[in-house]
Amino acid sequence: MNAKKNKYQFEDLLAKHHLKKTEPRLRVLSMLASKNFATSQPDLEEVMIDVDRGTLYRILNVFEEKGIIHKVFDLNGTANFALCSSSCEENHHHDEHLHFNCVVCNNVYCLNDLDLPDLKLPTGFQSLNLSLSATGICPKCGKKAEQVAEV
Amino acid sequence: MNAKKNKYQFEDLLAKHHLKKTEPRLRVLSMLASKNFATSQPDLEEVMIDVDRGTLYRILNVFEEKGIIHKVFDLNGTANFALCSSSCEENHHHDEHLHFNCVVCNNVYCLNDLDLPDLKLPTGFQSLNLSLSATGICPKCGKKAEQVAEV
DNA sequence: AATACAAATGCTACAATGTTGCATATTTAT
DNA sequence: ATAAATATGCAACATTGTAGCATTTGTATT
Repeated sequence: MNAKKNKYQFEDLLAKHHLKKTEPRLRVLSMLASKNFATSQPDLEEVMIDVDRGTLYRILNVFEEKGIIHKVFDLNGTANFALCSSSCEENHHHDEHLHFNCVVCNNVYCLNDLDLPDLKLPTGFQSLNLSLSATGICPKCGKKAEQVAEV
Repeated sequence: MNAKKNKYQFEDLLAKHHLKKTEPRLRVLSMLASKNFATSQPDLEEVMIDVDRGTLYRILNVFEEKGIIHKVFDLNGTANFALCSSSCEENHHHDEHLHFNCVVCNNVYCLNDLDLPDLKLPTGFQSLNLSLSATGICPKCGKKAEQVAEV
């Protein structure tokens, strides 16, 4: 699990991509690793109030360029970020998994290991990347709804 | 084809949804109908310079609520809008088609009539809507690239 | 361990998009 | 023709995205 990645693994990850080991970067990595859904920059800002917004912005950008994280938009069009599986390479992500957008809490969950269909696109369309996204209700919000209904 | 929808059809569409027939609304509808890709508000603003930004914003919002158009985010996270197929109902869209995002021109094409796979989501996730999105190169940009290569 | 260079941060400022309140104007039902 | 309901235009502000530049920090090298 991502949550198991420890400090040393994050340091290695940075080194591997020739990125300097800095506190803000390590914190971003551990934040992202600690959640099972993608995180927006505003969410990160709330926790890392001592880190500049522009810095955060650039950290997320390099991480994405290097293939360390990937970006996905939530239902509000805000960018959310999640750690990539280790198979992602620079400039060539392999994020062909399902993104599940919860309409209640607005979280975006990355559900991996999915068989994507072999699609036939209309003539002329060259596909580089496919991804499935679903909207619905996540387990957490589904539970809450049940509890309310019981009362 | 959507492009064939004429003025009267748009007026009917507004009436059907109890929306007043106004010039800005009719223009938005005809703009959206005239393209085979989704259109962002900024794009609309360029053409409809005499219409207020806030008005445009609200028009797009009611249209979406009423199920007349649907919203899809492009690779920059900007909202783009396209006419819905007639099967869309208020608060329950049926946009289970492929959205193709061109990495060159950034246009989003709605490619309908696609067989979506029967997905098994992890326990607890309740899906309301599924959509596939692909990134790649659209026919228009593919052509351009060839021409450049020839020279 | 000290230094020197490259890279990252913090600050600032601005651009683009999203959003709302309110007065005025327009549409539509009567 | 008029009134009520609704839409528009204007203005202002919130949020997110983005860039330049001076200063600080990390790291390779001596």
